[in-house]
Amino acid sequence: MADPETRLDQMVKKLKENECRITPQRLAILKILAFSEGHPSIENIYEQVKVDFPTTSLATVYKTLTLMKELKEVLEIGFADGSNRYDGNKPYPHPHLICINCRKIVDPDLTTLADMTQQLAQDTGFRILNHRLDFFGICPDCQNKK
Amino acid sequence: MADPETRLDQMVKKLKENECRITPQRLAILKILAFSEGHPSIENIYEQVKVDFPTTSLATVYKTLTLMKELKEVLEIGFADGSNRYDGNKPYPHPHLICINCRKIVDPDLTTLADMTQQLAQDTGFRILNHRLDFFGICPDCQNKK
DNA sequence: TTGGCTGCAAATATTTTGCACTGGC
DNA sequence: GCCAGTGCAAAATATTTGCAGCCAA
Repeated sequence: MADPETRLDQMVKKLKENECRITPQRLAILKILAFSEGHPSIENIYEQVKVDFPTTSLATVYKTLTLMKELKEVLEIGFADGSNRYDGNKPYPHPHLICINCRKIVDPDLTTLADMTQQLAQDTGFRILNHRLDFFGICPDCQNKK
Repeated sequence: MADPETRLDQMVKKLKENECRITPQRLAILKILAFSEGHPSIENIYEQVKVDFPTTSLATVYKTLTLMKELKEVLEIGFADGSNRYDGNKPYPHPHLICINCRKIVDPDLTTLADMTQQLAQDTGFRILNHRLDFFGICPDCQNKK
């Protein structure tokens, strides 16, 4: 993973390039995204922003994430049950390993995925633009806690 | 894919085994699931059921799908935007190839995925129980229609 | 200065639930 | 005949939107 400060600068730069304003709320949200190790939820981000800016509304968090998503600086890991998570560190498609017990999300290395994608495109004639790969299971920590 | 009639029998049998009633509405929904080539949406199923049973409510469709999901006879392909799809033919995790233009969903063969999963479990210590793999792109038909 | 951004509230969309009635077994 | 299942409507949930006021550029 890149240095969080560097990552933050990248995101701010992207905003400026697109003539978007750097408001205190936005900066706070970007900081949370850049510095968070895990993959925070909307509520999670909302709670964190309110520490520094107590009047911040949930709508602003939604709007900012939608914006960063459009600028391809945040990856949305959407779940049908509404428990979406956000990744500001690696804003491009990559596999996730998700613990169904503690909800931790890890980014594993899977070098064979690129080959698999190319092979699939060749076999089916699809032009593949994006993908989503999630593995669900129990992490080592939760296995031991039994 | 198995014969639709056989698949329907399997699903009915599973209901009986679990002491669930075979109502006309349920049977109609199961038929749609067993015979549909694609991966129908809730609304799609709802519209189809109403042809034979016009008074059927959307809630019943939801309840039936939830039940079949619990009995592991239907796979729910959940999307965060609420456009869920259902697969009654292959009710176990498998990759999907999704056209973002016409929303068609195809089931490709990816034999290497099983190896990948096992390798991942070995590398990370996770006990992997489930997975979800979607590729998004443009299908050959939609590429030609331009 | 000014128009994009915020924050509140209301609107929207989707799925779930309560409950009286119905009908499969 | 019993009680799971149905259908309606209301509730619960999650996200989006309208708009008046504010502030970053």
